[in-house]
Amino acid sequence: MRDEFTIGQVARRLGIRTSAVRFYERQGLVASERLPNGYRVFDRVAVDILRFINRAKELGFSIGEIREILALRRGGTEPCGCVTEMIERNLMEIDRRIAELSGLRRELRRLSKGPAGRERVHVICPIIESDR
Amino acid sequence: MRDEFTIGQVARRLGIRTSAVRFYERQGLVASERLPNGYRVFDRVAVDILRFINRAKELGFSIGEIREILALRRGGTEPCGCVTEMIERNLMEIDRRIAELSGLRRELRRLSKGPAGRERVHVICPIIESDR
DNA sequence: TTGCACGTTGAACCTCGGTTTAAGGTCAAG
DNA sequence: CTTGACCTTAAACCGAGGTTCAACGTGCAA
Repeated sequence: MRDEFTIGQVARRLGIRTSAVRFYERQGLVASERLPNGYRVFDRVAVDILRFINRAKELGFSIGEIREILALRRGGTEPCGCVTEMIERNLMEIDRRIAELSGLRRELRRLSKGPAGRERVHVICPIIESDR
Repeated sequence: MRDEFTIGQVARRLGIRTSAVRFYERQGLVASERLPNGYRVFDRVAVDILRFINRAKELGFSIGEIREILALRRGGTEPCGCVTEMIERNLMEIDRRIAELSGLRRELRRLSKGPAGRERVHVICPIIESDR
């Protein structure tokens, strides 16, 4: 197992596009060396970082948050404190969105059961304009 | 109560921006007449349609869906059949998103309780890379 | 040598639902 | 006559996370 990879090898390995890898590099999340011909070379650390980026994205972290975490790590700090804070923030946001969607869901469910009220003054569509 | 309104009057009345009203017009959702000086005039029907757009947006309908509903109505069809179908589609989508968010929530909650597994081989951050 | 897969770049494009900006025309009041 | 509130338009912009494109260089095999 070598520890130098081209961008295509890295991308295939991690199941992402080369364009995404270049994008993460432009965003300052990951770095690469260059071969004499200009091609990027990624070492094991870079591959680990890319894997980490993937996992963090799955968990709903934004590019900005990931950058923060990686910056801490580069500074030698274990990023855990910052990460638990981010997780709490993200959890609150998720709860807010779930609540919003649930409200919407209730409302749509009620509407799809058919117009129940009388005296509706619908102009366009009796379902959507049925009484709140 | 007159039944001719300028764009500013309509917007104030409905609590939206004039730019939104122009946007809906460009999108073919609502129509207006013009005064000799080029100003738009909206009648009661137009105001009803704009009110309808607002309500449908609250319910999560997209511009495209709203356009479809309004097109049916212009064709003389009561849009209810189409609308209940859209509602069912939207409900399924909402359920999918709620499920997704709930999974994420569970995962984040577990992570924020602190790393529980032993033998973790974290490289970047022990929390995010803790065992799935 | 020609073909093919791979690599490079900057810049433009995508979604979505509007908002903002620039550069102007209209109209009543003071 | 000027001020201010209102109206018009086309076109650019927003955020997020990339993707796509055009035009080009590289490296290996038949």
